[in-house]
Amino acid sequence: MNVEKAIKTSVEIPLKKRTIIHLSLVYNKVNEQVALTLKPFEISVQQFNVLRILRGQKGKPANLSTINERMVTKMSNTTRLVDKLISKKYVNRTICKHNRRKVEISITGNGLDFLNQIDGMLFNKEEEILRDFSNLELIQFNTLLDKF
Amino acid sequence: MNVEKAIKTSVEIPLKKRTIIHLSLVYNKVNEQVALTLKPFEISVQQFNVLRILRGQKGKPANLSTINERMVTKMSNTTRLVDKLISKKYVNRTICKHNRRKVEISITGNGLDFLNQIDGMLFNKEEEILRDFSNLELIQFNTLLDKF
DNA sequence: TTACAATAATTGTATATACAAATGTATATA
DNA sequence: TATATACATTTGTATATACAATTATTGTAA
Repeated sequence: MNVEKAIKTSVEIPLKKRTIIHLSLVYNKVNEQVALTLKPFEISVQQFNVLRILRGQKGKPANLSTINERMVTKMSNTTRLVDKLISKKYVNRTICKHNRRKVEISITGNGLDFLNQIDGMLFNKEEEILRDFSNLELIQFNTLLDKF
Repeated sequence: MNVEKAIKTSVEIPLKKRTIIHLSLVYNKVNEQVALTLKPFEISVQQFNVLRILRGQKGKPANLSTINERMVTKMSNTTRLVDKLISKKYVNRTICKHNRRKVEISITGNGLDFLNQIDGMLFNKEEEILRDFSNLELIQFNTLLDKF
């Protein structure tokens, strides 16, 4: 993913500006590939991430605010995201009986099966996206990302 | 930007999956900061990028398809993005007289002044975003991004 | 115990984006 | 010169997202 080629420019971009643009280009490319992998399953990356969070709860239901905290891309409207997942029968929503302001969201058996179906495809896609990285390079890359 | 802290998990994430998540987290953080910098100017990152592309044309107008090619985040609807910029008087749109299918979009003096106003603020923000990187690390990071 | 503030989620609304279909123009071919 | 095909952009429509306002509930201090 060469910056100058990607945005078709011949002018020299200052290193810091170039870095920000480079990051955006790479993210967009990766995100597009992930989204395309999920597309046949008719689910968005956001919805998929919520399902993964709920699976991580190991049966324990999660509040909306908990989901929000754990989301990779924070969204301003998790309610409607959960609505979508409910209509697909992947999650349940009930009112928390200890604090009726809260809701408890949990993944259904249906939702778990669905995730299991996707796991393999996504694993392969992630391997493909990162095929040119050695293990050491991945560690280096993560170390540099920590600096943000 | 620590992954586990950011998504509040204690479970170990496989390195490749962690890398993809890490990239997304960092991009979202950077994008949010850039968007916040542009917000007082009432312009989106996308609109700003189109203006920058047009400035790069050095007076020569650009077609819609040229803009699309050079955009960092490809959009499915550049027409409406340009509509916004026209209504703000930052760009002009005329029909290309050699090929009437094409349109020619150019930045106005108004648009150039506006960009100049933003440049400094954005420069400072980019410096801030990357303050923990040495020059060598920036080069390393860009080299790793090239592997995607 | 009442009044007020804080919390958790939902709803309304405006805007943004994705995707497909449509429009208008130019080019190629029979 | 008709007709088909390709090209460049625009429009329609459904969905997604951002942000503010609202609703409902709980905690707390007077």
